Amino acid sequence: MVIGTRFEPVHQESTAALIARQLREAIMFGHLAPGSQLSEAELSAQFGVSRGPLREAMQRLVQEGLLRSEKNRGLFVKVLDADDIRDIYVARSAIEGAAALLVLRADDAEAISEMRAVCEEMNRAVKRRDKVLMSDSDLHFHEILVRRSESPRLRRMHETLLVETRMCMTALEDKYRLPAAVVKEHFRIIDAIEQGDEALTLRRIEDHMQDALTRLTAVGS
Amino acid sequence: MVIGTRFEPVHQESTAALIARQLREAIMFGHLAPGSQLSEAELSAQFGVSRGPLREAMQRLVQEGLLRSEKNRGLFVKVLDADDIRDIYVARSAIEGAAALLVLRADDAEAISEMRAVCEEMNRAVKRRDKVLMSDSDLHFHEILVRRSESPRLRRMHETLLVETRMCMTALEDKYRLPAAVVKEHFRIIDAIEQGDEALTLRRIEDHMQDALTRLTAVGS
DNA sequence: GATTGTGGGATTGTCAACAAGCCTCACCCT
DNA sequence: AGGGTGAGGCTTGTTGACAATCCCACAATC
Repeated sequence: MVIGTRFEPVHQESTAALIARQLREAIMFGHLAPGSQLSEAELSAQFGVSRGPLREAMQRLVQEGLLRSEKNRGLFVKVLDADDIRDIYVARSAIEGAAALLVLRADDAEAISEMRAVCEEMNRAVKRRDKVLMSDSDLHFHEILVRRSESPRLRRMHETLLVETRMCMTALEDKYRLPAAVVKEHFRIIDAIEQGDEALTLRRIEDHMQDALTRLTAVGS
Repeated sequence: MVIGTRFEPVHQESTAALIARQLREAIMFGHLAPGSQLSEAELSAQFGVSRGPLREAMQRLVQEGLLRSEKNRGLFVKVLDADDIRDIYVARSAIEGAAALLVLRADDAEAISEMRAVCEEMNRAVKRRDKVLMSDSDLHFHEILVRRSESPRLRRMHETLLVETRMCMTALEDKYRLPAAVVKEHFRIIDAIEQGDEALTLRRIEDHMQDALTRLTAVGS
């Protein structure tokens, strides 16, 4: 049999992966509050599975650093203190800086335009004062940047960092606001990539992260 | 009660964490060959536990990217192809570059001297032609560099990358050799950090990674 | 009255058995 | 001969029950 299209192998997701993903979302949006204990009995009942698969899923999140395990006591949602928030942005700088350089060196016009498109979307959100769409497209921009680097490892590491970033934003509720200037910073990062200026790209990403961090910690105090 | 020393909370490791660590080592040194399937029954017998805790440990390694899960088929040790090896070094450049900048900015003389000490150790290994000690202290240098950045997230992400790096080295057995020039490159990275030259530091780390990559892929072909 | 034992209740940790799915290979039909 | 097919065996997936541990409240003691 000769066919034109390639078939991807059927990567059916394991139950643990499925539950882990749902737990991750719940943590991300604060449905599972930071510091709170995860009751195996309760959660397994909610998901309609027994404790076995649930525990497997939770081990994934422990490895990811989203849960903290205390033996014979239970699993707790990680609480992010000021040091953690700083560290998240340090790590994001590292990952996103490297990703940007990869995009830059690949000279991928399509990637550039996709990133611009997301920025335009965020621009519309700003004009409409749609705070939810704003933060969504903010994170989306960073996700696309890393995805376009075509590096599976950068991508995977960044995924967790974005979850933690969202955790911060959720924890601070609407005590902080995303200024319109962020969009401009995104555009300037794209410009730097397009110009092929590596040092400038790195500097702008680092500055962007520093700004975000200042915004978050200023509110927290 | 007032005491002078602070007590760290007792972080007793969970069984899953313990088994995961042992599995990680087994993978690292090729005792579990890349591509091979992990039999739950066999492994649980070896570790003297039932399949429950073992499965939890394996989920951690799946999340870490060291194992590949195929539903209803089993778990397999990830095989690293050429793309993976390239990606490992891309990710390591990102992490170690960022770590080096943190050390640089902290202006931590103690960190510098610890890194130099590890290099001296590697130098001795080179002189003694001790190949095992050479690769050990090679990886040790990079580990210390990241540890000294004081960033838990960089540290955690780097840990997995070093396991994968060791996997590569193990897979290629002694078909490749670690040239003495590597030590010199390490020293030059430290020098750049000490001088406080960020651009130079990044360039030297990236070059060092590129060299290592070339060494590995040249052998593989 | 503060501190130290002690029991109840609840939660996690572990296990062994059961259910479900995949691979192999012999068998049969065309 | 070649390919479908189905039974058997083995592996993973899931479950419910049991054991171990911890927390909390209460009582006993100095």
